Amino acid sequence: MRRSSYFLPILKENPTEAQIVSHRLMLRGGMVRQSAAGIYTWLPLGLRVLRRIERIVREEQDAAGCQELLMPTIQPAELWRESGRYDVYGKEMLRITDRHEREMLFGPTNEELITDIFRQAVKSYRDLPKLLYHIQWKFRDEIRPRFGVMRGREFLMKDSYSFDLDYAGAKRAYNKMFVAYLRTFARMDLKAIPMKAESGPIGGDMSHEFIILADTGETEVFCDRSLIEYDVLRDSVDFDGDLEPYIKRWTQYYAATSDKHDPAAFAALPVERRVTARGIEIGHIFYFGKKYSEAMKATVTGPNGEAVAVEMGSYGIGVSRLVGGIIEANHDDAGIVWPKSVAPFQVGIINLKPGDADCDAASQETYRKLNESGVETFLDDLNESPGSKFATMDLIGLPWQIVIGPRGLKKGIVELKERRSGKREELSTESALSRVLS
RNA sequence: CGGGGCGUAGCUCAGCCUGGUAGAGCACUGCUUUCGGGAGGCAGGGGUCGCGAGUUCAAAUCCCGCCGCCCCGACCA
Repeated sequence: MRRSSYFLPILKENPTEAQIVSHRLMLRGGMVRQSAAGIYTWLPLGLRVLRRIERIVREEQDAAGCQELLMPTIQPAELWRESGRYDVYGKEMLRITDRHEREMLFGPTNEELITDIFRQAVKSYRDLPKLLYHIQWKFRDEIRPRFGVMRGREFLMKDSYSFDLDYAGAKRAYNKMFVAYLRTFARMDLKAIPMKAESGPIGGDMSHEFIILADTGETEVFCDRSLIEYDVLRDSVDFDGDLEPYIKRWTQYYAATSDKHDPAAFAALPVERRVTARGIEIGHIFYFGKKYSEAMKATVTGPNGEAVAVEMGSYGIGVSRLVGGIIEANHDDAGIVWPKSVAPFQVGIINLKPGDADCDAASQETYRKLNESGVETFLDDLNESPGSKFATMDLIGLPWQIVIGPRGLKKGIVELKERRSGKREELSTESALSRVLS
């Protein structure tokens, strides 16, 4: 992509409304624009990141045996009356009346809808288990949206729902999602720590929030340092095999958000292993048993011919929130530092002197070769001052920068800069390309 | 929803207290000199001062109402 034709409205100064770093950088870097409180337009650069995150989430859900479908954003109120949540949900739910005076709502979540789909179609225990997900926009009319896309009213979320005949089955589904989440976040270079979370009226230990540590996090968290020292889960996983070892490994140490914090248990840890920090919740997995299946009569015929309400769980990942969360965890004074797996482009080429025949030719050639090798490349071909172009490239945080200028070309070299380390090397174009491609 | 703050050019803000007919920097347009870490010169364009109603000869400025946005709290992926 050439910058001269790309819709990338960079802001040089910090908008006053943005208080936290990810929000500021997303506005300044031309990723999003606010439309109303907590509601954002995703501009081309931001959308690229959102899509890349979405793709990782999708691949890992698929790998865990979860099947994608797509439910609507607008739901009939009727279903929510069935589950009893229509009145319970309160003002956070955006209610809409259509032209026929039918009560509708913009979905804040999809348990009712998926349960309805499920009960219409699945009648026998032989058809279980089922694990379904979708990635869809949700709306929760938060009293006070803040932190940009991290706490918007409209947000993109992946939510999965499991249906099983019994608790053992539900536990297997829970474990699959637990491990899938470890892998998903690892691919984004995030150190996500599963922490005990509120499990509601069902009780038990089948609720975890996946938290990344960041000073700007909304919640106070407490955990054993061992969890931070762990490597993230990069192994390939057999989701049909025994997942308990993974669960044990990641739940053996103390980790809780302030809601579930047990000061006594925490105090029992050696002082040097106690970590108190701020965290951002990026995922939540939750077993809730028969809460919806009983209320909405989602039953299957069991082995003995009896009607059995199915065991359910739901599993969310805040996809749009992750964009902000990843920035919170990956930035410096100059701007964003994207992990390669979610970067909007892998390489940014800076043509320091557009109009100069040598610079143009070298930039074009490098750009062409990278694109032909399947590397998504951004070429800054604007006729701005060099300093401004360096600053912009640092701001948008592409993993690699290739700086092509007349001074270097005279010596047959370009400059390759790794955004994260800031390390700059002068290399031939060929070596720069092979470094980036390796 | 309680408490606090802000709304003046695309962005950051000054002007408001003490009313006199709108400014700066950056951005933008043209020309030009520059050209390796947010360049310089010259010349331009751009604002019913959030909206409405008042007071006044006169309102960005004072009064009242409304709307929007931000921050703290309670609530939340």
